[in-house]
Amino acid sequence: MKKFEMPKNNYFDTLETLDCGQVFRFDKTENGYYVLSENKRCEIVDNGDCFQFDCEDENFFKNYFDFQSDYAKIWGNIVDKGYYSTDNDFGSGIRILRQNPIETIFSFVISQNNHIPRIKSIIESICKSLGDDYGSYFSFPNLEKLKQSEDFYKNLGAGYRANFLSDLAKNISYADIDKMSKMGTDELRKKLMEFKGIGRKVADCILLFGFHKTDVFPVDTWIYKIFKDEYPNTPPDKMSKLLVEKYGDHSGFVQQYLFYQKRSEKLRGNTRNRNEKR
DNA sequence: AACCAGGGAAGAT
DNA sequence: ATCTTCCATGGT
Repeated sequence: MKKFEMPKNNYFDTLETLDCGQVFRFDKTENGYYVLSENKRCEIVDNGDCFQFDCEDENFFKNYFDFQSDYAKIWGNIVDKGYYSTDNDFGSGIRILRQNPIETIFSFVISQNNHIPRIKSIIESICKSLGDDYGSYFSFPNLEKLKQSEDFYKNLGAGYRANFLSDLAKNISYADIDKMSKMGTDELRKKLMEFKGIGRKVADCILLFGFHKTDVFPVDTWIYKIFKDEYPNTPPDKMSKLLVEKYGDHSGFVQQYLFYQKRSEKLRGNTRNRNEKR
């Protein structure tokens, strides 16, 4: 098994990156976390001085974790514009992953109106039944394999999303993905939303996580709660547009940062409540 | 316009 | 312990 290491700084953290809602194929291991992408696996171990990445394809995962981008500079620009405070660097270890577009599209159609444990379980079932066996894990299946009936996806527990998934596999091609990769944000969003099951929010997640378009601000329930007082009587789609007008190319980073902060706040709250009961 | 379509975690009582 | 809410989209 090949390994590479990244020195510790404030601009990468495994849990912050994996647990902020952008990826679903990951879990804890004995010493750290593993993440799966396409047909590859990477385990990330915190060994004190640095993070150690165990994987067969170093270049793939350096790109996957967006290590070619300078996050010190990105967060610096965001601080300069007053969108981010250095008082609390909680969340500054988030990186916007560069995920496979097909995998991202299917994952986020499954994610709609759903919660993370079930999203993970549905995606894992798809990989187990259609992907290739790599011993300790299964690959994300290719489009040919994904062409299955609505009933197939129903039986995996996809619920009413089953027909979206079945339709998607039939109607999208790798040629479409090539074309999409060359489009700008607005044109690509429009194209994505032509598929059944992809509305504005899911499209924005795909734009950000599957195509690395950072001028999008996915408004989910957490983001909505954060901004509902600042933007009263504003539906999520409209709120998203206003937020992009404000944050521009930094939107995706600010969105992930605020999402993580809001959820951490909730988790800290739960811990406190548990302690109070004792 | 209001409701429905899985399902199960998480919140509320 | 059990009841209710939540989640994002498209169709009726």
